[in-house]
Amino acid sequence: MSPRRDVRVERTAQIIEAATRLFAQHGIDQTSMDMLAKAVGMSKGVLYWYFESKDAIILALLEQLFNQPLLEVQALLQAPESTAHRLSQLTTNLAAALEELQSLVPLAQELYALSARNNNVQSFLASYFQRYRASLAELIQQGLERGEFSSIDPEQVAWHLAALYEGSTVLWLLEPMPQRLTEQLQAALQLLLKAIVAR
Amino acid sequence: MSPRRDVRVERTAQIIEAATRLFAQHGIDQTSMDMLAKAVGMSKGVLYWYFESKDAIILALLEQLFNQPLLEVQALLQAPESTAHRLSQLTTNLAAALEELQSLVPLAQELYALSARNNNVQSFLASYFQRYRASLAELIQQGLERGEFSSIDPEQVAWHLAALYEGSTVLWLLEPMPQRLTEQLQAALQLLLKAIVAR
Amino acid sequence: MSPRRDVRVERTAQIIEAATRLFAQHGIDQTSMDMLAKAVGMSKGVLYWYFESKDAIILALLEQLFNQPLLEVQALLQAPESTAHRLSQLTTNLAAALEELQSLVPLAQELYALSARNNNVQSFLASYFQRYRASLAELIQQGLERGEFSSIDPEQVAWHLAALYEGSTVLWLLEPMPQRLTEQLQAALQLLLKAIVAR
Amino acid sequence: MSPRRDVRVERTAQIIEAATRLFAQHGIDQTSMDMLAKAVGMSKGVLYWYFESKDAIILALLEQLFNQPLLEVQALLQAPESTAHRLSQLTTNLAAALEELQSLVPLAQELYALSARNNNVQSFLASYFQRYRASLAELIQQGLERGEFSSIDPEQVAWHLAALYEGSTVLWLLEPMPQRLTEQLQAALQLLLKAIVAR
DNA sequence: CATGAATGAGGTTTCATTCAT
DNA sequence: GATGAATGAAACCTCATTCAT
Repeated sequence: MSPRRDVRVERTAQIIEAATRLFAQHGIDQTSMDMLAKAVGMSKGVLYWYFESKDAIILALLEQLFNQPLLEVQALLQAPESTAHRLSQLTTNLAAALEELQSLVPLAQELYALSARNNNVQSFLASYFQRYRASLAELIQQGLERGEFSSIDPEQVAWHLAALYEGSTVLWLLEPMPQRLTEQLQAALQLLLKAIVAR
Repeated sequence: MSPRRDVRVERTAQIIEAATRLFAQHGIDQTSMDMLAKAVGMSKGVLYWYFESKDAIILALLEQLFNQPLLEVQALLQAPESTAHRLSQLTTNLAAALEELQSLVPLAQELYALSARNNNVQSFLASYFQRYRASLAELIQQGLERGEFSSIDPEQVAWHLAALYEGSTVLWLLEPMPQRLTEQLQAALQLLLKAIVAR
Repeated sequence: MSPRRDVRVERTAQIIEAATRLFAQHGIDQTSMDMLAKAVGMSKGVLYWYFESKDAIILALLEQLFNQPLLEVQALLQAPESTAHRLSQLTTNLAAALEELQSLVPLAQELYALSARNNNVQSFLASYFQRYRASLAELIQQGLERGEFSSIDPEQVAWHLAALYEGSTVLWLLEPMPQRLTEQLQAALQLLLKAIVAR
Repeated sequence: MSPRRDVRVERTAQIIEAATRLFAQHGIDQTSMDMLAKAVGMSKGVLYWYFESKDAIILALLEQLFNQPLLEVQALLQAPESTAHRLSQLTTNLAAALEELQSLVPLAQELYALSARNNNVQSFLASYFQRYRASLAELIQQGLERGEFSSIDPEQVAWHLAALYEGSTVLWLLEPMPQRLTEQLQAALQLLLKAIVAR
């Protein structure tokens, strides 16, 4: 209601945005609050006005970072195209996102590693992956119901897809193959479809 | 027989072993050289007698850690069983290893993240994955030559498998599903085999 | 008037002052940042708030330390007395300064030694000595123009004087001769003057 | 008598030689016993077999380093040439030595600085300079007795010369003027001679 | 005589966080 | 609301010296 609230929202966003950039570039531990303050053009004290701690910033960033892919799958659930086509679209989108946001991949890996020691991170990510797989399963389920796919376990295939996507991110991080990612991922998807489409 | 046993090999192993344990438990950055020294039961200086820096320890650990899975695939190349069977065996072994060495998974993730900022780590891991995929491709190629598989690109399938394996460790790290990992992975493999076996 | 006095200038001065004292007493390398912090009565972190590194402190100290003698010669350039008299005054001042600031002599020597390995120190000192000799040369030149001195090369005599001054600090450091320094230096100057005054 | 003695002498010399080189290049404090051991191709323990401590090495080096110039002046005392000529020779030799042993200059400065905190170094250097000045004074005295110089205090002139020499070393360290040192020093000497030669 | 493994105090520097202004 | 000065623990690493072999 008060204009103050706008300032808060804006500032918070600025901080998260800068943190994402710096964490991705230098690593979380190697990014100091000083660096972050300088990057957002505010004083160090301000960071603590908007966030309780560095951990709180990490958590906020986490939520923002992992929101997008989830929304994307969920949007596809409403799309009219065939399931196979929608899965293909999802794959293309993933490849495009990886290529565009290359620098975020190590940040994601770091957050995965962090999850082993930080309960907040752990439960956020666990919940994220559950929802992601659930949405994928729903998509597969649609394919089953429409007769596109035959006798398979949607949850199992969803797990398979999710693993494939996560794994390809790792491979991509360690062996960036310019332009070949889409190709590779699409080939993988086709193989999977070949196994599940109703004959 | 020699009056002074070669203490070098022994100490190096002790240090790597302790480092692996501590890094996995607390994270690499959160494990100080002091902690490590205490864990090995020696003075801090000794770490620097055997390793040039913390980085050198990380690197040595890296090599040891990633040696095992590589050897395993390469061993399977010589095994007499059918290719499908050998792939299944590989999958079972992976699941078993993940369950046994749970605590090493976050360490691996952290190393992946580190690769973005540490050239030594990056090139080691890049080389590792290349060799791993190459061995997998060779295995698939054997399947093709023996007529077990039909018209597929071995390198592509190898990439698919590698991605699947990497992705499943991530999913496993974030959602440990007691006892269900083998099941899930085997199901995924069967799906893949269904798509590639010669009819 | 302003509610928060500019503490920056004050702190910087305190730190330099303490550093000068401790470096002179214990040597630069033997003075730890801990000792320095304790001497300034602040935490160690504060040193790094005001200076980037120990090197930066050394450099700031260097500038302050060598500023004084330079100003002194330059002031003499404006003085009305005869050149011989002004050189005598300079000599007396030098002797007095040496006796008063005895403890700074080893610090100066250490900085000279440091110049061989530290480019910042090297270029500062090189520039200092150039300016010092140039000012001395200007003074001699005045003597020439006023007919006090006869056919000599001002730059050469300036170099001679500078060497004499530097050398006498070394001799003084190693054989402190209470009260005899002024005498000795004046005698040396008179010898020099005897050689250059117009007959 | 025993051949062992030769080994000792040889080893000691090797160590001092390497220490001189390393101390000159990296500074005394920045040269570790490890570096020294590596440079002489011996184990670290050997250094402690031949020298009690790092300080003892510094002291032995000091004696060797400052022996040469002293011998040189003393040799000149016996030479048949005119005193003026012999002083000129001394000056030329100094310039040549400085140019040849450039790297030893910072080491000398560091030892001067060290003298303020190390009594052994202090008394060695004090004694050295006393003997050096005494020899110079004897040379001047010869000039007086032979009627070359007129009514001057030999000790005072010796101090003047010693200061000039030391000072020129400092100026040379900070502003290396290729090829011009001899010139500059000879000019300075001529000025001095002009003031003291009997007319 | 000689080695090289071991010690452990101490070096410089970083950094999340607090708080007076 | 906002600043930036201040803290102090802890990080990695070095090094003179000792001593069992």
